[in-house]
Amino acid sequence: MIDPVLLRENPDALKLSQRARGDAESLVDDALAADSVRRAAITSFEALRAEQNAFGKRVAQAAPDDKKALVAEVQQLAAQVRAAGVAATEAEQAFTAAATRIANPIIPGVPSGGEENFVTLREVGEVPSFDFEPRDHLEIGELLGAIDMGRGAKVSGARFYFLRGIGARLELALMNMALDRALAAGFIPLITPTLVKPEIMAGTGFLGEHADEVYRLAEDDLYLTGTSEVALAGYHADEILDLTEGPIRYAGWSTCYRREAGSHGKDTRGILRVHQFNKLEMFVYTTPEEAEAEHDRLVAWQEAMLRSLGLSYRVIDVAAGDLGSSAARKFDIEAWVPTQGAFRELTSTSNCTTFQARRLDTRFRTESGKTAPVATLNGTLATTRWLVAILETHQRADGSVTVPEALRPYLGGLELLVPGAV
RNA sequence: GGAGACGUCGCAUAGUCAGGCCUAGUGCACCACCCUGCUAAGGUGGAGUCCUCGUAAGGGGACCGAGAGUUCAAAUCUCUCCGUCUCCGCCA
Repeated sequence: MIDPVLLRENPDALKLSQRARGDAESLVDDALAADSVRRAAITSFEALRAEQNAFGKRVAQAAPDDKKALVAEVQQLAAQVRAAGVAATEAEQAFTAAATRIANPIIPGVPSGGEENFVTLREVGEVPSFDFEPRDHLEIGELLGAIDMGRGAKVSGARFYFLRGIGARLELALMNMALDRALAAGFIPLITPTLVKPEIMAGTGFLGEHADEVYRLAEDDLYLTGTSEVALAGYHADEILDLTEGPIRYAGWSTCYRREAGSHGKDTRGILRVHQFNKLEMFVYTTPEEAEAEHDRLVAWQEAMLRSLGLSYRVIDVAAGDLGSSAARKFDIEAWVPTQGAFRELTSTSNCTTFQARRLDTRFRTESGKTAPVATLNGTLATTRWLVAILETHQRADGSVTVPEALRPYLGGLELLVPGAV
């Protein structure tokens, strides 16, 4: 939800953002109109209600003989109050509907345009080269007995898989390494529910343009989350947080579920694009003033992970049109996948400023003692998908894979993954 | 799954049976000031959230788990839902 004060006082700023995103500027004018209708409706309801309240006191104090006449007199007023109340509620809903259609205003500097208009901020690490024909992650995974797509399909269908043996261990090692780093940085670990209520799903913005990406359990009116961000954002819904000690940082560990509707035929091989995976997600509640600096910190933690794993990557500033409605800025880190000859997204970190918090009603107390919406940020610290880049980058001619040093402590010191081993 | 009890301003509670004197009382905690040289001291006052009118001072409205209803009037009556607790049943 956008800031209604910003809407009223600086609608042009919102229009500028809408243009950069490729969204309709007219939505801003619609919301402005709905806002003035809403406020007029509230004012007239309140005036009538005040009148009725005053009358009610007279009725209460009146002599029994006079009550009948007085009650008869207010009946018409009561009907007016009722009608005005309905009108106010409707105007309120109309405004919310109009305001909800406007996306979070982008942060100045975010590139305009669509998906292809991203800006590369930096490329880090040397793109790996091989003196043999590199195998793709699935081929390696099968040689190692680590990834089993066939049985995944047998049990659950396309885009499902088993991680077996060293594959299962590798994922746990990666998650634990990420968790240790998060702990060192002061994050509170949180294992989150993966089924959430509709209002939480809606509050985090995933029922908007991504609605068809989400699994829904109609029988129970619950949604399977595609990221623990949903539960982490909902965690402090309707609360007033104490941010005087600094940002509140959570590391959420959960399985993630995605329908991948509309991506048929895309990335069908291996575990690059799957219906279910695990993820360690960073989620931060902080003040609006601190949000941009925190965003940079989240990227720094992500980059440190990727560097430790010996991956080659680039950091991109995602273009406005590709942001999603809640994010005011998003940095993606894409790792080099040798057999694709391309950078593929491994992490994503969004600064949602106060947009998400306003919908979920999460606030903090400012120095003046007033309450104000917090800023929320989120970013990936590790996911199953990273195995793709790790396996491919560190493979050797014989099909074995060198374990990055930083990961070895989490695999009992194992240095090399060898085909045929269990 | 069945039966019952409960959900009140940060915490703890009163108020609900008999709707209007509840702009929700009290205790603790909190903030300011006063008093007092000390370890659960006393006094006075203040204090919630959201919306709205107003340049401001200052008004008005809403909120007693959520929603709907009855009524001139709902914390209080009715219904639905959610949550918590107790007992029974079932259970990987």
